[in-house]
Amino acid sequence: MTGRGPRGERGEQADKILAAARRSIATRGYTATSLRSVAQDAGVDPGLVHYYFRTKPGLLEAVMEPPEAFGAAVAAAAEQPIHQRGRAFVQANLRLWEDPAAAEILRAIILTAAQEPAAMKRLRQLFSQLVLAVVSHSLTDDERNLRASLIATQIVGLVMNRYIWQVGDIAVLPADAVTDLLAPTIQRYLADPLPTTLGDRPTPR
Amino acid sequence: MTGRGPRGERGEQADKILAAARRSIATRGYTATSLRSVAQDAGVDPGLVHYYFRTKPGLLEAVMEPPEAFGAAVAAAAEQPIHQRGRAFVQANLRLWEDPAAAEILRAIILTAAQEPAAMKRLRQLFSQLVLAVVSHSLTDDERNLRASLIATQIVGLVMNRYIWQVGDIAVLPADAVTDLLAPTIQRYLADPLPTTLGDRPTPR
DNA sequence: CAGTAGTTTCAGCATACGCTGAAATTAGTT
DNA sequence: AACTAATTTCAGCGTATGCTGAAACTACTG
Repeated sequence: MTGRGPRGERGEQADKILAAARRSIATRGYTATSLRSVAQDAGVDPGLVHYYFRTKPGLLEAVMEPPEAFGAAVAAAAEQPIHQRGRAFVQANLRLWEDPAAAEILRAIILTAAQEPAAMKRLRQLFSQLVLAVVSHSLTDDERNLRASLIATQIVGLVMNRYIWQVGDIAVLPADAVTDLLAPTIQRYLADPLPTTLGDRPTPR
Repeated sequence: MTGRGPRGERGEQADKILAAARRSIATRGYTATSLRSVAQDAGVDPGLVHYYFRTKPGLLEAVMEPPEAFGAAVAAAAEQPIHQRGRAFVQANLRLWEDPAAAEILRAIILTAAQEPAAMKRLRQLFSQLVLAVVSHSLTDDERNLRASLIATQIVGLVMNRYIWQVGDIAVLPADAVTDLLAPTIQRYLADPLPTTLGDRPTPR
């Protein structure tokens, strides 16, 4: 139809490519996503993908780039007074995942993490940014990492079952019910005394 | 070196292929695993892969096939009296994942679940077999699925962080410490009263 | 020892992949 | 209107993929 040369405003094609790539990686996975299919989904010439993102890992990097102030609401939960912080944290995470755009990025990262070091790096970074924050205020230093890890454990399990695999009752319950069910656990991991069975300090790496 | 025709005892080559495929899928992932590379790792002609497993999905199916009495220890935990069943369940799951052979199969399934329906099916089946069992004894019917889902949530989170991603303190703590930390949560999900905030019955699908 | 079923090897087809280089086209500047 | 920089298209390279068909070989049966 139209010939060569630029069209639309600057970065418009790049955005279409990025959106198509995110959708594909978040559903089919990174290795199963071909640049040709991405270009086709975006309605764009395959060469453009290389023009804007150089290589396939370059595309992945862009796909995983969180938008500005990503998860600010989750970080805000960390400011709550400690006795209601657990519940606030669960709520914030649910809201984050209920947003399709954010969920797509997170899904892409999670699906790719086990196979691509770059994705694993992003995942670790998000953990530090989101989970460690909730625990960093008003907690002693030696327990901080352990409590963060415990919280991550419960949140990740929720995410996998509800949003990634969509398995079990937890996947179909309304968000409020999920909050009521999981908030107590998070709160315990956050502030309740930990078992002292195996050495008082949690043997960090 | 050697010519064509059979060698070794029957099924020996098939086993080598299966082992190589399992290792590759459990680390690189299903789509990133090529039949040629599997054959090379197994020290075998690529054609043999098709001879024994027909297609690539066929190979995957075989890779995900759990050995006989897989997770029998986990199912046995379901027989424990209810007040110590939560702890027994955590212990059994840790032991299962501490076994390299079992862990490889489970890892292959988990890494593939989000992308291949066949893997998702296996995952659901393992859930029914392992998680639902622990909850099926001495519990009323309407709470059963919800409690199973909650337990799965916590166990999956543990598995992802400790065995798949190896992230956080939970990944480096000795198994006994992990048991002490998570058993109370599982026990609560198993037998403690659930919050009644949003309708008494958990709105099944 | 002939015959047969099962196993292994090999050559190759059709397709897809990531990526490159250069030409064609556009929009904006002077 | 000439020039320039950025964008889009196109043709194609080298390689890899899943899979097929048939030949070569082994071990066993009669």
